[in-house]
Amino acid sequence: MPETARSIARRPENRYGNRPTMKDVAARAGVGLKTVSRVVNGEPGVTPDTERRVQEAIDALGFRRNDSARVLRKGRTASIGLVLEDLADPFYGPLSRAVEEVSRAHGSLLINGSSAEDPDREQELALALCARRVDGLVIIPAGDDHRYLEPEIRAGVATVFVDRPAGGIDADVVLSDSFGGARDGVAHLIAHGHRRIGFIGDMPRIHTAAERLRGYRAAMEDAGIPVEATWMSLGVTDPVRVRRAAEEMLSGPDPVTAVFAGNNRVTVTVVRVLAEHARRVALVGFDDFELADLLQPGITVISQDPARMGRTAAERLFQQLDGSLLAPERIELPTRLIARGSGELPPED
Amino acid sequence: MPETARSIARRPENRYGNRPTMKDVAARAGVGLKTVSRVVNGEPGVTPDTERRVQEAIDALGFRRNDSARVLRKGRTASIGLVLEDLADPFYGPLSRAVEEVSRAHGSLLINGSSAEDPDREQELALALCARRVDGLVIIPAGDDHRYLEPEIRAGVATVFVDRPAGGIDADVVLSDSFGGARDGVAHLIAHGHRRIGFIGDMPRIHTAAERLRGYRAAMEDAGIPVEATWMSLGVTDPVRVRRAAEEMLSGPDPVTAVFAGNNRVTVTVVRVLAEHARRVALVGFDDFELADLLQPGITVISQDPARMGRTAAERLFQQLDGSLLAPERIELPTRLIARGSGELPPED
DNA sequence: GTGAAAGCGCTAACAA
DNA sequence: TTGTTAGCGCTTTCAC
Repeated sequence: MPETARSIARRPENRYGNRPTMKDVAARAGVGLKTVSRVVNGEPGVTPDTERRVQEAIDALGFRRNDSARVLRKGRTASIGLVLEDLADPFYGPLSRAVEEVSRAHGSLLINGSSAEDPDREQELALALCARRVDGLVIIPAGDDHRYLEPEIRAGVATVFVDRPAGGIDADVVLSDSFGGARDGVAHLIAHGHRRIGFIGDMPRIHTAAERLRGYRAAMEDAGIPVEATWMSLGVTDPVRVRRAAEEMLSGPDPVTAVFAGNNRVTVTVVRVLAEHARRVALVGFDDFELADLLQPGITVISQDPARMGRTAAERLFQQLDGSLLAPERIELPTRLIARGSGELPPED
Repeated sequence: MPETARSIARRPENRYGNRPTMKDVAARAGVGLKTVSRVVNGEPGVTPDTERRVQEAIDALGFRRNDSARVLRKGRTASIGLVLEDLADPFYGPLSRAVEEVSRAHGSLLINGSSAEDPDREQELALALCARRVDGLVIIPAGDDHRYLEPEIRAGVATVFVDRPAGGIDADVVLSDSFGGARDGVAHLIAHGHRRIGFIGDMPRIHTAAERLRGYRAAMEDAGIPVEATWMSLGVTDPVRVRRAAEEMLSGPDPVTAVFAGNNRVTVTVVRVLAEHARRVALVGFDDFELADLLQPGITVISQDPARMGRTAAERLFQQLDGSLLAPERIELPTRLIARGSGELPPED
């Protein structure tokens, strides 16, 4: 079919910027299309002289291979997706960075997005990434039903969950020992003489929140301490909500003498509330955070290793892509109690 | 062995992602290819009955549109790239998140990567994103020569720089008033009686570091204070280097009585050093950080607004893509001094 | 060593 | 309302 001015003008690339293609390079270098492809991809079977001519044409035209087209042909996109809760949360910075480093080491790009703790948005994002044909997906789940991913996994999308397990499907998951960590933290408070201990955590539908609450209950039960309903508060980690929860526990007829904070967002807000408070209240927080050691007192935490979680998950993902993995596995990373002062304060009534 | 989505994916015929296409859906539904396309894209001109049949075939086959192919045809990828220094740095969390939100509002996905402050890696990453045909690029530059982007920009890739200007090309840039902020911060220390003031900053080739140093010098000059060479230390923000720099300034025959820290990485390390130090030393840091108000004393900072920077840059990017922008512009956002105690300490010899 | 032709999965243009 | 055809820019195959 003859090229008309109209057909040329209608071409999409002429609306958004006209880039040279291999065909253009080939025409300019006076060689065939495939020869250009060989040069661009460093394939053998091109004489140095031809190669030089092609390279000159590439430079002159400012050609850059269109990886979208390449992907379409090759099947693999050399990119993976990361769905997390909030890029701005300091917990996810090191985690993303670790995923990125592993991805880079495998020649992949990382596409990522935040679910904002909204299950619908998580699904929308994950499926958009699948439509882009990412090779794999690392997901920090917001929702608890991931059956929507079943066709994708069946179609070959490698998938690893981090921090919280998948719901409704059998998939790899890398998580911290939330139950054990919380139990240890609360036991630590009990060992320092506390009996009236509060727990402030994230929404109960979030796995880590539920597990940490379970750890709290277990520690209390182990010590034979009956738990009052008013000592537990689960909900969004929004400062306003957490502040109110903390203030309620600290006031009233039978106030708590210690608080266990379910994650770093909660801890930070509780630290603020306690700073305004006359009575000294002990505090242990799940997850470490910068400067925790420099506060007065230093904040005792159950530390987890987000970078290691990210690295482990990403490595597992690429193992899946290598085809070297069989059954989905649950990998639980240990936590560590770091005593800094706030968790060792005695009860004060 | 039970059949799981994973085991199905591992079957030879599925190894390379054997996914159903529109053609498969069309065959199953007994309609033409274009009709499937219409249904998938919600285009009009399909009877409810046909639509239902197509939808059934889609669900039965687990079809998901291949956006790579779509992109190839349409020209726009509906994705933008973000090249930053380190995803794990708390300064970039809110910035990335803001870029992501704007991107999402425009129906785009965000692909991002860290340059690790390495100019070669920045270039490699930016060009890889161009090869993926991202529609636009938000770059926090590590290098100071961006002429490598010239062919890309000419080819229509929208580009906005953040935090530091581009080198060698004329491009939009969104930055904080580093010079003015640093000058204000140092003037604040001078106003509180300090004369021997140290400056610890990032590598001098980084624009913000150079500007902040310039602000420091300007404030000192305005006050008629000659600056000693030993009061200034520029280099990597690695804690070891910063710690040594701080310790040197604080010891010696003529130690500084105040320190201006060039960014949040530096500030945090200086806070640690000062905490171990007997003598009270005043401190002002560029860039705010979480819990700065809860330290003893609270840390006085020059605060900038990373989320606003990200938002501004991303909005500008999409304006470029709308074709509604003319000349590249330099947008400088104001900084704000937040006094919290550390910057108001009097000199102590 | 080199290149022509087919086709990856989709959308645009046009025909029926 | 629906279907057919021709590409998007690249890689694969196979012939020269």
